[in-house]
Amino acid sequence: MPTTRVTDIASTLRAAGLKVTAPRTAVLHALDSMSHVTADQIFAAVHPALPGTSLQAVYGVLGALTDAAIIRRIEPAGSPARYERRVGDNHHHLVCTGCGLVADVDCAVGHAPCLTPSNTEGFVATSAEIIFWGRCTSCASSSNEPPEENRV
Amino acid sequence: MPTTRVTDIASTLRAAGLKVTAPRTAVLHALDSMSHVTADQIFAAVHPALPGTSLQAVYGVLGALTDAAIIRRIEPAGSPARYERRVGDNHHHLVCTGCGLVADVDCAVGHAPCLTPSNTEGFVATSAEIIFWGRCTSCASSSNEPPEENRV
DNA sequence: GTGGCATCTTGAATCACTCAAAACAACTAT
DNA sequence: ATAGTTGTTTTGAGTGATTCAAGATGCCAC
Ligand SMILES: [Mn+2]
Ligand SMILES: [Mn+2]
Ligand SMILES: [Zn+2]
Ligand SMILES: [Zn+2]
Repeated sequence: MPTTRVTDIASTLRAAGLKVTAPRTAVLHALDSMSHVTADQIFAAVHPALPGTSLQAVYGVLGALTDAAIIRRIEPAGSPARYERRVGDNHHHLVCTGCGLVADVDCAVGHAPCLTPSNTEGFVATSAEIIFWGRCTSCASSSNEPPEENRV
Repeated sequence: MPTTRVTDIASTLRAAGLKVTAPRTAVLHALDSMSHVTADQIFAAVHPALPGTSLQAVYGVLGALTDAAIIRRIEPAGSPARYERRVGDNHHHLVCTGCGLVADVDCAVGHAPCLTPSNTEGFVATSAEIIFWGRCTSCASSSNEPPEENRV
C-alpha cells in the first residue's frame, strides 16, 4: 500500500474523494518513511519542505486520511496517537515498555477480525485490536530507561 | 477479588504496603459497585460521603492502586482512562462504538498472557491487551447515537 | 504520645487535541 | 482560460484529562 510516487499519492487521495493538497501529499509522503509516529513527529518531518503548514492542518489531514482508511491510527495507553500507512490487514502491535518502540505483529490467529470473543453477551464485534506489552531486544538485555523522545 | 467489608479493604491496602486512608477506602468501596468507570465518575461517587476529597486525590489513589495491581486501568482509544476492580485474570474488553458501554470478555485463547504473537522479532511480550470494537445489544438493534455521558 | 514520612489539599500548569472564523485553493462547469 | 463552489488550511483560542509542586495533614511504627 505504501507509495512513494507523488502521482500515486494523488490518485489514492482522489479515489477517496479527497482533494489533492500539498499538506496531504506531504503527510502521506512522510508516512512512507516513518511508521507509528505521532502528529508532532509528522509535523516536524513535513515542516522543512512546507514551512507554511500548520500543526492544525496536520491534525486535520490525519483525521481525514484516517476516516478514509488511507492511514491507520493507533492509541497505545499513555501515548499520543500514532499513525501508519499499513492498513486493511488487521495487524497488531508490540509496544516496548522500556523505550516505547512500536513494532508490527501479524495477526496472531486467522484473519480480520482475527479473534472471536468467547462470551459476547449480545455484542456484535467488528474488529479486534491487540497490543502486546513487553520489552524490545535492546531493552530486554540492557534494562534501559525510556528516552523522553518516544516513551510510552 | 471485590470486597465490600471495610476491614477487607483495609487489609488489601496494608498487604500492598499502602497506608489505609479515607480516600483509598472510599475509592475501593465505590469500585465494588461500578466497573470500567472514569476518574470523574469515581470522584462523583466518592464525594457525597467524603466532601473533603479532591479530584487530585482520586487521581493519586487510582495511580497508587494501579501500581499495586489492586485495580486495573484500561485506556480505550478516544476515552479517558477507566478503572475496575477485576485484576489478575488477564480478561479483555468489548467497547460499544454506539454508546460507549464497556463489557468484560474472558480471555479468548488460553491463559495470561493469553496470546503469543507470531513474529516478535526479539520482543519479549509479557502481556496481551485486547479490545473488541463493535455494538452492544441495544445499539445493534436501534442504531443509537452515543449519549455524551459515556461516549467513547 | 511522638516523629517521620506517606498522603492529601490547593492551586497551577501541561499535553494532545479540538473548535471556529476567515482566507485560500482544488476541482467543476462554463 | 475563468469564475464559482465548496472543501481545506491558517490563525488564534479553548478544552479535557491528567500531572506537577508546595505546604498541610494524618497514618502508623515505635
Ligand atoms: Mn502497525
Ligand atoms: Mn474489565
Ligand atoms: Zn525498548
Ligand atoms: Zn451500545
